[in-house]
Amino acid sequence: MRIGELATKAGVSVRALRYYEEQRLLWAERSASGQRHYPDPAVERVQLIQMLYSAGLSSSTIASLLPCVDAKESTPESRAILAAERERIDAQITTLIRTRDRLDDVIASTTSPSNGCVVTHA
Amino acid sequence: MRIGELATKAGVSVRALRYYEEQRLLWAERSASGQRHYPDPAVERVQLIQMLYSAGLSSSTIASLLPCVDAKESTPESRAILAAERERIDAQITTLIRTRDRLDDVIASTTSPSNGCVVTHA
DNA sequence: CTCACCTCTGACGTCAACGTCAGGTCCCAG
DNA sequence: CTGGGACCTGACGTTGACGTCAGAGGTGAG
Repeated sequence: MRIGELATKAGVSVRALRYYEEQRLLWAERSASGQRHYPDPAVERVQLIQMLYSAGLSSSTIASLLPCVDAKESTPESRAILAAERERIDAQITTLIRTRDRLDDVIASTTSPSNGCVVTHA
Repeated sequence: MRIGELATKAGVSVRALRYYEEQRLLWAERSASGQRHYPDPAVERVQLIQMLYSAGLSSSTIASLLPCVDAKESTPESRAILAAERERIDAQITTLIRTRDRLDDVIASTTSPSNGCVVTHA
């Protein structure tokens, strides 16, 4: 498929796909005229990339982890990065849960202006 | 306390505190010479601000929520924002858990180069 | 063949939360 | 009273993941 179709299917922009290629996260066959052509599995790959980006990983970190996904092979360095990122995400989950609970406290303790209070839920 | 002490106690930079003030998230008394002086509870306030920033809230969103924390009073708009951000964080936790699990899969399926495989855990 | 739409390669723009530097003022221990 | 640190206000720099625009060429249904 061409870049526009991949962008639609994966839910990202065409620009983003070119950026991923620039960051060596994604490659494409080129037609004689230079147009990119992707295989079907590229959709899942892009979604994985997006997933990792949204978890706060940088391009270079993702680039160093994708070989583990592609070849199911790891070096000591890539294993260290994998473990470290996993822990980072775990810690992030923990603080997010705390933040959510804090917001819940605020929601619970908050009342409308000039409201009598103690309205347990609505 | 002065700005340097607050920065140390709250674990942020002096520049960040001035930025928070610029964003109307924080205020300070001023001495005759113009130096900022903060009360003790400012430490917790800054930590709350940091917590919200790290959960992905923007300055303006935080600014619109802090009155709920300060006055325990909410308008329909602020209640809507509170609820929306809570849901956003909740969704973010969900996808982070999925990402973490995905990384765990990669870690589990990954082997050292030229390793025999099937080592269930170590 | 044609025309609307897609794609190409640069290359500059954006945005938020600060970092950093300059030039000047303030505070206080010695 | 003095020196070195802390503080002040601008104001420009940074970073990453794209957005956007320009100018040129490719693609395919009718």
